[in-house]
Amino acid sequence: MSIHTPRKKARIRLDDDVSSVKTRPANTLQKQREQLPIARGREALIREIQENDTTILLGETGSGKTTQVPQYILESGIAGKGMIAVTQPRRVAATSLAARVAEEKNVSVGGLVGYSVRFDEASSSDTRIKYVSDGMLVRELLSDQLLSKYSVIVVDEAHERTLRTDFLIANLKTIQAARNSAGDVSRKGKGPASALNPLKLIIMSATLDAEKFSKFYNNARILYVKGRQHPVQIFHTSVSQTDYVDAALRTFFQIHTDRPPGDVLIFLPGQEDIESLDKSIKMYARRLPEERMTVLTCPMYAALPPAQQARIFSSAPTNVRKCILATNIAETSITIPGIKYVIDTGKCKEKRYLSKDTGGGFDTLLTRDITKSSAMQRAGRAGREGPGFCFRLYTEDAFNSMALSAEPEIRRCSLTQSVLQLKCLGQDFEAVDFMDPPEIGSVISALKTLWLLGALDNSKTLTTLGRQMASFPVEPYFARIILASKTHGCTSEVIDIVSLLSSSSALFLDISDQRDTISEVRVKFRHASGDHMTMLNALRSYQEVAASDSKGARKEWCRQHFVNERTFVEATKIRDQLRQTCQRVGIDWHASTADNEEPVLRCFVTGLVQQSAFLQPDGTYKQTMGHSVIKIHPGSTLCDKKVPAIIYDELVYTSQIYARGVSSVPKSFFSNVTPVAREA
DNA sequence: GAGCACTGC
Repeated sequence: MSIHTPRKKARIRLDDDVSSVKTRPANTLQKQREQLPIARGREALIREIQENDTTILLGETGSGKTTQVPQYILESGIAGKGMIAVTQPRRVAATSLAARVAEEKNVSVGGLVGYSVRFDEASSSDTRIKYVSDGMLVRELLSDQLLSKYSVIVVDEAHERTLRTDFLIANLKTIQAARNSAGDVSRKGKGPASALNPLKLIIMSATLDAEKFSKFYNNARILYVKGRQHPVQIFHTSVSQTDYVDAALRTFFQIHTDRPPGDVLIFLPGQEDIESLDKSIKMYARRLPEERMTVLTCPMYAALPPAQQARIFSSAPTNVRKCILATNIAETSITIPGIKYVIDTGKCKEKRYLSKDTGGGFDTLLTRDITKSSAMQRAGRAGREGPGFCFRLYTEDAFNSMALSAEPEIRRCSLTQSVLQLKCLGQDFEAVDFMDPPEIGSVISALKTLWLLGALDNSKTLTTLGRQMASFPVEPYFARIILASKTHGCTSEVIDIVSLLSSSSALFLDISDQRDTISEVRVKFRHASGDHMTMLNALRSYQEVAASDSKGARKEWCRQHFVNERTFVEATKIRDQLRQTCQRVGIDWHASTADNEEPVLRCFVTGLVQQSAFLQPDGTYKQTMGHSVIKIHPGSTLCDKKVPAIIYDELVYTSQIYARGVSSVPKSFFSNVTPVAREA
């Protein structure tokens, strides 16, 4: 069985079968461009885009759609004098695509071809093609409601259905209607209607769900372009497996003993399974006969320190078979070269907000079955460089009963920030025409949070505070904490902590077999009040080292203290951004209360008023707003401590409901925060 | 007694 693609849904095919494309060593970039599957459909594609406002383009991996379509649009003059934006869900994709296309055009990045992502931008007045992260385009939308400098917007990877992509897809439909009907109706308050330039949209997606995008955009045309992918032979198990880690172990050694050389990629749901399988493989590999190929295992997940992540890219010596144990990170975010065999457990972890009316009020992070599109994507990872094999640890029936694709984020994430952003655009979330509407309970809970934070008044109208909150590139509750620091005179400390908390990776590394050493060395940062001030202490120590020592010494200090330097680096960039935003909204970010934690914690209570719990007589903690009994996460400095009241950064249900990022605060801090908090 | 993956002027 080979990977199948739902070809029948496509109305127009843009190329011939990939097998007729000869792969020969290309001596120029132009040759390579011409050999891409999409190149054969260039003229048809240009014609379709010219004739239609919106085009849906289905392109498989390797079709070249993301690099070529923007160039075709530019070369054919479709964009007129305007710019072409291409959105990406990931920052690295945006920057590396811009580099690739600039190279093809023989220009330097930031000229004709540029990019714009958070912390990093390369564009100029010459820029015509701009690769942007989807979050960045959402930010641009907040300051230019018609996105008028773009005449073509390409939404790439639309099938991933990130919250920001869905947000854009909904808004772009309205923007397009407004701009493209400009000749007929004059729009109030926006100047002469004829001044609006029309907007063309291209929605690009992998091969599933195209019909849905088409329906949303008034039955827009669907074009299809085949990918360039080597065949992957897929095997299913004959019976379902109860222990997928054990099944993966046995499958790996079957491959290792029976099949020719080639690296193996195993998809597992999380760090815990990866560590356990890593141990087992190493143990059994030692028992192999001497003359066999040896095994090199490489764990791969986002929380792994960068140095260990880098190991997956170095090629193994001959007679060594590399085995990569990865989470979903290897499904979309990184491409690992040299993979010939994929073992797919069929499992992943998914974060999902469990609303109050279903007994929740917190996030869950649980292992679940993957979707069909995920399974196909995983299998495809074996066919990047040559024919490959995919061993699915589930039956064909199980595959057939999988959901087609993941539920969009809008249906399972907190909507607080998006609701606030839409309020800033003068729109109500419940009134927006989304491709998949959110659950009403989720919208109500976001509105309630915004009201508690003071961003909305009793009539759900945006307040001045709310508008200020939206200007900070952090979660609304963090923004509220920063704004509270103006009153308490500790903006400097608060911004430092919030920067660390909003970094993408955790500051304190957790290496399970070194936990004793780690807690010993970490004692020196420990602050009695809990995790927030402890992080600040660690930051202060790092800053001392960074100020006086070399880069090497800094790295060594981080290694010795088991802290993630990448987090400090990212936090510093976020801090600078937050300082700039403070300046704009009239807050002096220099304000400091030195070592006094009381004002700092008061600010945190203001923003984390919903994220608090009181100690019960039986020694457990119970939410102040909500009815769940929660536990302090074992990684917290306050674990096993009994204090009257705590605030926490997040609540996640895994094996239990754990509060992470916890500080102890006096109960008295909760009075005067909000009317609701007083009741609690 | 222990965290899937992303993003933000």
